[in-house]
Amino acid sequence: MAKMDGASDNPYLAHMAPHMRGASSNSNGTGKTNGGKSHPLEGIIPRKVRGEQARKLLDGDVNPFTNKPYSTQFKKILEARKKLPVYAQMDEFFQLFNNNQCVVMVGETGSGKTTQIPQFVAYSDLPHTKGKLIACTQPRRVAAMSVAKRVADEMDVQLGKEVGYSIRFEDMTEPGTTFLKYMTDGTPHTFRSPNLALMLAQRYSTIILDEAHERTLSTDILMGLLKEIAKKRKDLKIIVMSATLDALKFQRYFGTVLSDDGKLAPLLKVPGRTFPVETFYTQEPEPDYVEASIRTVLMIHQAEDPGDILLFLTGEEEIEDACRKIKLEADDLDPSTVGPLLVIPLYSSLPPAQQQRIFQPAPSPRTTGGPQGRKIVVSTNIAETSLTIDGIVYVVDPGFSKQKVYNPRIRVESLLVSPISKASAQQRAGRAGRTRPGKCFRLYTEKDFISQLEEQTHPEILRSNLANTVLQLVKLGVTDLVHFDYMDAPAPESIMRALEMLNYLTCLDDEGNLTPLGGMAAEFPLDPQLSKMLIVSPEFKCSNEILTIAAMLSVPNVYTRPPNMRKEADAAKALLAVPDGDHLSLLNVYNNYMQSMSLFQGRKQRIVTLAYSDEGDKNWLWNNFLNGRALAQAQNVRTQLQRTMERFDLELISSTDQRTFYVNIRKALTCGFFMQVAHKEGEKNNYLTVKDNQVVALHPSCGLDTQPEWVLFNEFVLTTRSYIRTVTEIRPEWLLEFAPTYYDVKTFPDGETKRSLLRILQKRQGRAMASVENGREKKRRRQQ
DNA sequence: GTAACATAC
Repeated sequence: MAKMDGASDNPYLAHMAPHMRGASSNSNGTGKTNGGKSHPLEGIIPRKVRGEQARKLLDGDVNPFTNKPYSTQFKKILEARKKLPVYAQMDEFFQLFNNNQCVVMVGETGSGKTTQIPQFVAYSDLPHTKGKLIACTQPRRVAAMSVAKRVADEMDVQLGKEVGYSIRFEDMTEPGTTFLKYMTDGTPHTFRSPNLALMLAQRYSTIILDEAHERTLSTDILMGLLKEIAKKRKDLKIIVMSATLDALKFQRYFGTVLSDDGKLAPLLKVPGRTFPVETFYTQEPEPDYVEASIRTVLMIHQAEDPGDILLFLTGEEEIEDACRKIKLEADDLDPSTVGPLLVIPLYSSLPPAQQQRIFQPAPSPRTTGGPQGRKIVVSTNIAETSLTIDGIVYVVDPGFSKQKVYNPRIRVESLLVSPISKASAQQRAGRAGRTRPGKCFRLYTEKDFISQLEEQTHPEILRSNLANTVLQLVKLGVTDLVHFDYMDAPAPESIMRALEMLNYLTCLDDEGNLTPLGGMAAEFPLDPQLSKMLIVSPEFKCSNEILTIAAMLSVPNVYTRPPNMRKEADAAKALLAVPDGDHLSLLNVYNNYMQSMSLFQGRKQRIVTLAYSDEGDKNWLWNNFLNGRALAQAQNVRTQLQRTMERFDLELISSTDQRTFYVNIRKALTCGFFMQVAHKEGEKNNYLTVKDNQVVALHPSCGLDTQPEWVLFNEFVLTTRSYIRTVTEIRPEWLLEFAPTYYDVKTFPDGETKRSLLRILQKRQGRAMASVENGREKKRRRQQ
């Protein structure tokens, strides 16, 4: 609190009228504090003139945040900022912001809302907040980081001081100094505490939710929580920012914060700054959208003016395949009339260096004065929101994307190629008009666009397994999950399934209350099954190993399988495999990776001239067909999980007994994954999942050398058929021992699974009888 | 006998 100790330390007060400084010293405990309700300055600078104050501060000569004169750079950037559409509406913004607790704001691409609105709030709040923060949430890490950097520059302060960001693994803020914080919308994890409402109101003056139209699971939950808190804490301001015209839904939702009479939250609408895009539709529906895409792209290349093309497809394989075909077809074109073509794939699993290729310029003409070259980017949805490619003039939109769907009946999440929404189609088209007027070719009919496409993509909360979300909410004290104020309520069955699972895992008791174990599980950034196995792992003397396995299951696939080297890759994988289970193989891979790292570190010190990456020994990784980025990530996640374990005093321990080493790990796995178990039925690769009775097969990537009768699995994948992936053999006795409620045989339908369980029970009883007999026998002998 | 749309803690 040193900052507040004297008027001269307060950067704002130093430039303020003397009577205001007087008020400040009052606030330091020497005088009255305005009835003890709000900050004393609240009464001195009324909300309604804070806009004027902000403008004065911006146009002044001294930076009120650092007390230093503004740099020339600041003035230069300020001139550019003043040209942003949002800047012209500053007064309107303050008008709404000062008079309302919640404001909805719609600003399309190029409006400047993400950088400017939080600054408007900062300049207006500065004298009032007394250590309180302004938070601005983003759905993506890169956005949180880059916007924070930009805003720090604009405000003439150092990133990580007055303006900072907070994302997983990286907190670039300075407590006590930072007052504007950009964060990922999963990071409000830091908001989460049993007395969330209190904490939020104490630490934050304003919360700004950006990109709310994307309706990510965490944005939706955060909106529900904020709404609840805002009803109780009138001093907390909320701004919801969206890029679509779907503002009415947000206005209605937040309108009820103030009253229940159907009032709408006020709306600030800021135009975007984009160029017009002309849209074309096909006359007839296209039977094969990939083929049609390729045809369209080549047509554009031959017939349209220079300008790069962006084609949206659904996944890695489809994209690589299309790229190959486009290149082949382009080779057949007449080089004297058609320019060279640069075809670049784009999807998230590409290494960053390869992703950077999208920024390469289009190729130059083959001969001076010859036909111009063109760049074409073939991308997943990643180019719809996350990555912006300048210079795109043509967009080809077949109208599909892969979307997550959740079936609560069989508790399975899967990816399905589905038609996109109108909003998504609009967003895609907009990508053609960022630098100049563009064209968008939709590979479906206008009639289908109007009548078949949904207005908005279904929010993620309706398409997800909610086990983790429900656990988080219960931890926050939300008791009635069905009637929680969701913007779109998930199916009651999804919530029931989540509650049921948490109860079986003993994260919740039979009344739905959080258990001590559940309280701990909620603190891990993991699904509850994984948290549970981590928490119980010390009992099986294998917490070090389970930590590794949990981390490995939380990162992308570490195995690589280049199309032309499949055999070699499979052989390499087999060398590091453990026959009892894929989970154990993952542990083995990680341990070998760590060993190679330490050898490598030693070597690196001697050979300093070679360029090495942080991911480790490129040679070792390549020879073993492993993904260094994924492994490095696993190491990072493992450290984070270990810290959480230590916070709860969960012992970090490994067994030294070779005979029970793997058995204990498998037992701990069973404690978390007993609901993801399959029983072999018949001779072939034919399994039936327990209770849900889904017919599945071991995935071909499975490293088991046999087909055991009982297995647990990490994932259910639905492709050409239903597979279970990442599989480990278990003993049915463990199921009966560690999950007796779930494996209550009475609840099982007749079938092989039940008969097998019954056999175990009989054997067990027999053994119990025998051991009783045995005990009596021993006793007799001792007595003799 | 085979796949990872994106994002996040």
